[in-house]
Amino acid sequence: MRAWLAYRRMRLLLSAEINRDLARDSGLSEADYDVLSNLTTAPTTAGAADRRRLSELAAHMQWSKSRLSHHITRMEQRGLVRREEVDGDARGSFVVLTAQGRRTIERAAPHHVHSVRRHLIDRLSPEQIRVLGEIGDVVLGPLEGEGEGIPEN
Amino acid sequence: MRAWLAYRRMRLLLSAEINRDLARDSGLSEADYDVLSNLTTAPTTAGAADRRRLSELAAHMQWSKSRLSHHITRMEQRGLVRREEVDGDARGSFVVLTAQGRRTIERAAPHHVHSVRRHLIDRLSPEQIRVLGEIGDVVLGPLEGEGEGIPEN
DNA sequence: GCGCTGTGGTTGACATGTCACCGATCATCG
DNA sequence: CGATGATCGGTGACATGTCAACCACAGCGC
Repeated sequence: MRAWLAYRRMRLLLSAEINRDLARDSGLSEADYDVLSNLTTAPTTAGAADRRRLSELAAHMQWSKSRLSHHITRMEQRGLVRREEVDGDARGSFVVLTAQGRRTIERAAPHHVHSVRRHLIDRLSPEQIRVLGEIGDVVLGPLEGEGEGIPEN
Repeated sequence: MRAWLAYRRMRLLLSAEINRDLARDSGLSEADYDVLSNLTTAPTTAGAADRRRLSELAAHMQWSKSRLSHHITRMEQRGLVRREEVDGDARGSFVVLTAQGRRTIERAAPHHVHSVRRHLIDRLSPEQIRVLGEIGDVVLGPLEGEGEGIPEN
């Protein structure tokens, strides 16, 4: 249980620190950063980059569709992304990175990486980093498979 | 960065799982559980147990006073805790565990412990558990000292 | 073509958390 | 005593997330 408590406390303080940095440096929340980041990293399959189906993005991020929809609405109002219709399917919509969104994430990334390094990575030994990755994988294995994850909405 | 991503994903899914269990088994949120748990574990210094100053509790949990105040208000309405005046200090107030609160946490604890074991601990080797604890401690060291933590409100 | 079921996405009500600010009380010092 | 500044909590407005219900269209079988 000591490990559990340490983990819990770390989770709380670490994300507070990193979010604070992120907000200060770039005016983004962790959620904003994730969305933008997942848009630039979009699968380069089709020629269409910087865009993703809302559903597909939600599934990839393990967010509920509702959460993503609300969040996209807010980011849209700030000009970071925009919605766009899908050709073959009149129900669906794309989430598309705007020019401003691209600038924002490109400027934010180096700071964020640095922040993560500073608060987490640099404090750990290579061994600890390795094990942390392992732990993540081990714990995730069972969870990702089953219908677990997001109670779809 | 692989470790960071794994950590992030684990954080998301693991807390989703565990909170789901907790809500199903006991009708509590993680926050509720923490508050109750920190009340039963209250420092046995004075004879007065199951009670804690709001400020002191907030500091101990690394929550802002505002957050705790709001949350206590909600828990008070559900009969889990109650506020009580402090003798020497007309500003302050105690948060006190009610009988119902005590029953609730006592029933919830075994399930919760089991849930944490099932989703996390049992999946890790003793070595991994040890390192996880270490990581928590190493990362927390620097953060806890400085005025960091909670931007007091 | 037409109805049925499933999917993609949105919406509104509500729970939770943050932030900034207030109001009261306390402690201290001249 | 009385002013001053810190401390204890609470409050209201707002950001974010969840949940349940919903609409519009798609896909399929007949």
